[in-house]
Amino acid sequence: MVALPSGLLGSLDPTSDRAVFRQIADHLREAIDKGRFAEGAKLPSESELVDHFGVSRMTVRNALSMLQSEGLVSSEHGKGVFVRPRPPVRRLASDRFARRHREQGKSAFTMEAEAAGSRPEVDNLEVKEERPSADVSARLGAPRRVLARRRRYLLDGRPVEFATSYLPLDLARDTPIAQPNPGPGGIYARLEELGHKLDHFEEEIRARMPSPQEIKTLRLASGVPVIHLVRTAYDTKGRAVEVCDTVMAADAYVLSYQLPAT
Amino acid sequence: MVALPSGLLGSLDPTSDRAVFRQIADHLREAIDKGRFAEGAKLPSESELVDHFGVSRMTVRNALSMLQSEGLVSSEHGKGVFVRPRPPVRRLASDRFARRHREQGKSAFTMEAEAAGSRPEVDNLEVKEERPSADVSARLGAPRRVLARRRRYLLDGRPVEFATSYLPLDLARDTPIAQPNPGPGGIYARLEELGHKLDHFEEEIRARMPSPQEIKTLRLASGVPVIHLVRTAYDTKGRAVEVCDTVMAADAYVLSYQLPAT
DNA sequence: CTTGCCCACTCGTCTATACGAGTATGCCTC
DNA sequence: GAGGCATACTCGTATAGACGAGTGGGCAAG
Repeated sequence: MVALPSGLLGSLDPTSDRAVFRQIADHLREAIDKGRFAEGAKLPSESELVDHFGVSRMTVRNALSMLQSEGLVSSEHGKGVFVRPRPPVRRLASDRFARRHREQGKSAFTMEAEAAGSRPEVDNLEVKEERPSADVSARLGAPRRVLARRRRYLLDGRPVEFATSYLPLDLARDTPIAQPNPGPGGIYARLEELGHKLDHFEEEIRARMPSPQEIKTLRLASGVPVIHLVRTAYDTKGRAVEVCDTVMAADAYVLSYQLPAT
Repeated sequence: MVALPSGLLGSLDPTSDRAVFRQIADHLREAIDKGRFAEGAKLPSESELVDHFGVSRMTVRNALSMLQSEGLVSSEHGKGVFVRPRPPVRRLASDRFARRHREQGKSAFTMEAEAAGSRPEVDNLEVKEERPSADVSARLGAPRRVLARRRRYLLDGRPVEFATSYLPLDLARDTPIAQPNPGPGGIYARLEELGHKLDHFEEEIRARMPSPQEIKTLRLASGVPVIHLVRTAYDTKGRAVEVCDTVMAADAYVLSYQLPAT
């Protein structure tokens, strides 16, 4: 075991009343912020840190778990602890539902991803009828049953979001919307063909920590929150024709909106 | 020490290959989800859990720290571990910058909070000139110096967001905008009086875990992400006249937007 | 040269123990 | 009754040790 280069990490201040594991986390955090550990670089191993700071292993692990829950580092069993690389983000523009984007053969997600140089995938197709949850029911005007379309989106093999669209069953039954692949332009194009000309969308955004199920589905590293977006689509008659419930890996997205000043 | 009511929490499955602390976390999570512990209720103490599950204290603490980083519970030194109450959320409507909301004496934040029955406070006023960061500089068209207005917003004594507005100095110097209190309608009303009629705003939204500094300023419980919102205001000539950088406690906000379908 | 095994190193899990520090309660003193 | 103190509980911090499991490299056998 070779000692760490001195100066790479500072040393503890025994007079400080800040807990030792917090001091260690501070030193590591500072070193990362200052670029002394690059993105993707391996931190000193736990036992190296034990030697360097002269503390027990649990104390080091405590410090590392702080950084992990901050989303700064992630550990890999058998390999080490690494500075978490910031993945490329997908920008959702405020005009992403403009009608002109629907006049293409491919889905908006696929088109946009390819334009950005990524390899898009859509999987986990599930289309079924079900009873709406209280929230969905309220948004859609209390239909007895809804069509639910679930899918998961991946970029370069990495899952970045999963979404469920809910449509009133009376509106979607026996239409291409109830097919696994609704065709070019997606369900919004089909809705308009069915006479539901779209007027506007409402989006509600929350951020929170993922549930264990969401961690699994999106393969989230610890310390990565999710963005929870619920979109309601209204037709020109003012009827809510679709609710789309989306959970996104927060480190993969920047949402962008335009607001009028009037 | 009285034993826990049986049935409140299950027991471990020794044949499972799921780690013990994960099983304990699962049991507690399930009990919380099912409402067996109400919001704000105290969980069994660490030593009660040690007795109940027959494991060491560190294992119990490990389980509890999982729940904490999920944002489900929060611990209070000397008191216990409690189910995190969901605080009332502040909804930001998509028309919140409509001109008609500016024609009042009070700030938008104050008005809206009082309407919702909360007690609003604004503090930490700091107004100073500084050199813009690279990001702010790019958004504002590379001004040499900017006016920065920092403030923190509280609801019922709880900090919920802090924000910094940046304005090109040539535009804001020696105007009411450079005063600690810019007057009724806020800086947007002043900008319009100065001939910068506002046209639209652009908002960029990210979610991430807070830095230690942000945890302190917003008094965040662990397991609460922040929403990072950067708004750029444009006048009718297409000039960016303000950048507002806002960090919000994610558990206190729902953002709401309208998108046109055209 | 290739294959396969072993070993060293990594993090993951768990135990047992100790002391410190914050909180609440009840009792005792004044 | 009011104030203060002792105490028993809470979680926070830290140590030392043990074993398990994933990873990768080097060495030995074929």
